[in-house]
Amino acid sequence: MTDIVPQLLDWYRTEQRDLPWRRTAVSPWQILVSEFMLQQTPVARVEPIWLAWIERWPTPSATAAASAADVLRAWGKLGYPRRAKRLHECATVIATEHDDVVPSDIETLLTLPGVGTYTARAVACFAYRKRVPVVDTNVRRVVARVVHGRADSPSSVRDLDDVAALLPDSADAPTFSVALMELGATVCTARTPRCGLCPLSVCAWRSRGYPEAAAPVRRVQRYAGTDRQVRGRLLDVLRGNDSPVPRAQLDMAWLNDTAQRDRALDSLLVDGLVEQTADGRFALAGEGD
DNA sequence: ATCCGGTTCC
DNA sequence: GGAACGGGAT
Repeated sequence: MTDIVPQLLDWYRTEQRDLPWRRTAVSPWQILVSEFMLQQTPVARVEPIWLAWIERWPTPSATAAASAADVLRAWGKLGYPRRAKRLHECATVIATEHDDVVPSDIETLLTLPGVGTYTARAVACFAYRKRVPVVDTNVRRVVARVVHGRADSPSSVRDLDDVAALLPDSADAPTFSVALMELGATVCTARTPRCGLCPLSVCAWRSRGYPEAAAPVRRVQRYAGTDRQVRGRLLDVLRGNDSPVPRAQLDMAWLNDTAQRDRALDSLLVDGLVEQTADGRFALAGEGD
């Protein structure tokens, strides 16, 4: 089983994707930005936005100096715009409380807005080369298959221990972690794994004949027709206007269900993504800053 | 346990 | 049409 390390490292050396945030000379802050954008979002959609973003706002203080509205516009249709707001807040905290330097220890990283278990470990590992386990959805699936012989596994803290047990006791640990993610992203995929391309000589899932997932019961999260789609439509209107828009203009973005539209707008106000002016019009939060 | 975007691919 | 995508906050 210890052969996993050289097999995976050799494979990664030749098969890794050339992703811009993996190149040298990318700062910890820029890596942090990539991790925010990559939360629940495919690489292909993040890449162009990340490139433009770090050129425009290369540091935490530069990001903090921008208005929340401009940050939301630059985020565009990447999705989950609360991430953009948290990234802006995160930049402010780092600029004002950490001397414009991204913290390197997990405990401090976890105190930052929008930084959870995965992102804190990813920054410590990929930006600061620390030997800490990093578990995302890809790693969880790879470990479930290779180590436990199951098609997938529910999120659990045990995954961290599983990965910690696999990590090489050397400077290669961060590379091993990114290689594990890469394998899950490109070979050991969720729907149609390409096991013929797998570099690992031993896999418990393969040994057991690729058993199906036990109980898929997981509730499907749809999108069409949900409040999330309505929020997206409303934000899209505000992103396209530099000055506040009247309520009637927002109303046109969703005519099917007025109650749902009101609920969506209210939730955007609660989330601090949208603000109402004194005269009753609406704008992206921080439009005037 | 649910909510939170938007797109692509099977 | 559904599932998947380098999660986080409540």
